[in-house]
Amino acid sequence: MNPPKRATLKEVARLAGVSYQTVSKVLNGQVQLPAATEARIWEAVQALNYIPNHTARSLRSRRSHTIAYCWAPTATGQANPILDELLQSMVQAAERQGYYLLCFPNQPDPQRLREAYRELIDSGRVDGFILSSVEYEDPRILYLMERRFPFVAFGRSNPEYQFPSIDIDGGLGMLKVVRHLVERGHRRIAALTWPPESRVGANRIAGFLQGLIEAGIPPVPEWMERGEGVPAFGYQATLRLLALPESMRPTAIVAFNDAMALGAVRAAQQLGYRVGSEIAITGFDDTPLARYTIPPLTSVRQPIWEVGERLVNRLITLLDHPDISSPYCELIEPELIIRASSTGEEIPLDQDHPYLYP
Amino acid sequence: MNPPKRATLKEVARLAGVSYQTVSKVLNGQVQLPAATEARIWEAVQALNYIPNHTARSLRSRRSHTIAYCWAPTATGQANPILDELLQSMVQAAERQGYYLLCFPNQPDPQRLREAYRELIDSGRVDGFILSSVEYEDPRILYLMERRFPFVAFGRSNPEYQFPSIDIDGGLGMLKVVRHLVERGHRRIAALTWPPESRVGANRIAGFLQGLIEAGIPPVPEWMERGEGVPAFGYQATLRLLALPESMRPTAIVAFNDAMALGAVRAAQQLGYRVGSEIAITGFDDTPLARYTIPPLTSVRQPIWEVGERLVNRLITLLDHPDISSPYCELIEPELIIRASSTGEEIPLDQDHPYLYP
DNA sequence: ATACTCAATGCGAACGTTCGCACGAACATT
DNA sequence: AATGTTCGTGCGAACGTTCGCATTGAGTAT
Repeated sequence: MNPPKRATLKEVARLAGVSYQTVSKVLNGQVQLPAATEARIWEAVQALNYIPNHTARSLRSRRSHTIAYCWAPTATGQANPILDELLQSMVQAAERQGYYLLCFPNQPDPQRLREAYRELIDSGRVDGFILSSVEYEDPRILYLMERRFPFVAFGRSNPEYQFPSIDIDGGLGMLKVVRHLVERGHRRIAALTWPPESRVGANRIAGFLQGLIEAGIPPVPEWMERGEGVPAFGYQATLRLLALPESMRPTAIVAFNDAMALGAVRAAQQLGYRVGSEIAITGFDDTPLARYTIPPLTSVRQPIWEVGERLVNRLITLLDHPDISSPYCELIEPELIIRASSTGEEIPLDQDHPYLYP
Repeated sequence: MNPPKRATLKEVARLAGVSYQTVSKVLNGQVQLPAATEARIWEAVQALNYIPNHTARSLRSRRSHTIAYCWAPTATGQANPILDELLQSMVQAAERQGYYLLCFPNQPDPQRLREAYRELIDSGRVDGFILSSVEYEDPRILYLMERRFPFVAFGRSNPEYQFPSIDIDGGLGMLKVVRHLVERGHRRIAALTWPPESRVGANRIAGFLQGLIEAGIPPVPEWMERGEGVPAFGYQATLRLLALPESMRPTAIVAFNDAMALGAVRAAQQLGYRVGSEIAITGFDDTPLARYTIPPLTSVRQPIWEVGERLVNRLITLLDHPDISSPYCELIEPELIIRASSTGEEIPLDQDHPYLYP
């Protein structure tokens, strides 16, 4: 159709010989009409190629069918391995229910951040929010709770805050890693982790310690290296760990993400270790590249696709039933992907753990 | 404010003692009022914390101030190094001009794809589109041109299509790579590239060949390996290349992305080559991890941040001036990042090429 | 027959803006 | 003094829906 004129309800109604309000009701399934009438209406809709005007619809119904999402940008020079998958799964899940995702920019300044959220809410542009990279004392959570505006978070925050969230059980992931290493005979296990402010880090550390305790291994403070989650830190920390006197030297290094693990691998190799057999190194995230590194990296895969779907579905449920409150955290179990960096046993590339999601 | 009641134009107007239409005009800068009146209006706006209702605004003005964007999902198991940066830069650039980005799901089926675009357009939800991963005969381009609906593409398509686009000059990137290798004395240069259908591949191949011609090196068909852009292909192809008889064996391998380059590095190392000194291997994309691989990878960095900003700004210009047609392709020059994989000369990590963008 | 329900449709009024024009007053121009 | 011109403001209408009730006519129980 070249003419930019779009059909409206009224034109459909005229063609079908009913009032336009009736057409509206039929399209929204709010009324049951005799088959003949309804058929006429649908024919008219087809004939005119009618598509409801979304703006008018949301003006009147006060529902924008739009979900706001914003994520912290990855520090330059770092890859965000889960962003694409999370975004795709959310966008798809949303579309299946007639929603779209609206992206807005991250705002480091707390003052402006509030303003950004306020504007999005009060302009009526969105029905709810999805938050990611949630931390302690998260101002976004406080603001949305104060405004009683619907949202679902990816990640937990302070335990005393009550809000709907989905999270990956990072502690369980670490526990699986430690169990795996213990099973292979390791007793001196070091960790490359984040500073204690990090909420994600705290959960993972808890799981890590639980794993040690299960195995009756007392934690050693010298074996907890804390820093930024980049290869350079993993590299430096590993040089330090492997410079300890022989009796105090760890035989396994558990990195809290793949980037640190890669740095650790580099350091160990540089010092002449055969990674996998002489020292075990593990990561976390199962970055797509993890299977291709040398040696391939044992890591923990997060079911991101599922997280995205659940976030969206939970939010939409919340929007449809504002009365039902469900301020609990759904935990999802991650998967341990064992490769040569912790075992020394190489698996052929084409037999590496396949990805299950589309 | 606990009561979900938001202030409207009328309430602001009552407080300021003018008609609500006047307030509207002031807010939109469509009229110049005496300072006193205008001040009263702004005070009222402040006092009531007024934020215009976006839906009502776009219903009347027929402008949604929303840009639709959709991207091809990364094949599972592959990282999309540029997604985060592109998205962030577009979202930020859009917000600066009062626009937001609406994400919608990729649709492989061409029938449904048309339908998805049609619905987005005819429901009045968006003002324009940004396309990425553009290919030859791209159905999205054809449809949007047919509908005369505003869009800007990241990437070129058939030369006979006339539409506004931004692209990175991949050919120039390859040319820089080849010049660099030739300068270092290489004459036998192989390429790991995509199948000929790939539009991006074609541009890069052109640059690659131009580089050879410049140096007076005749292209050798056996040195062009075509396959999927994953490490596994780079690995296999490199095994083949290095199994050629000595006189026919390349001394440099130019991979058309970093993933293939990593596979190539692995293969070469496995065959006992010292990558960098005995064989040069280069990538393309400058994946964040490229500086951390062993050896660090020479690659071509794409100015993605700039691309995102230009895409958005160009589209908004188009929306504001529908009369001015500008169906040309803006080319942006990529940057060659030289590291040890092509020179054998390691640079310290902290002196590696910094990222310039926020 | 009368009142009573129910299904099928219609109608007027919002929703909160922007648009286009009109109006009155002040001021400059003939 | 009559006539334009500009400025500041107001007014009614429209944008395309959904909402809530009102209305009609047919069927059913009293």
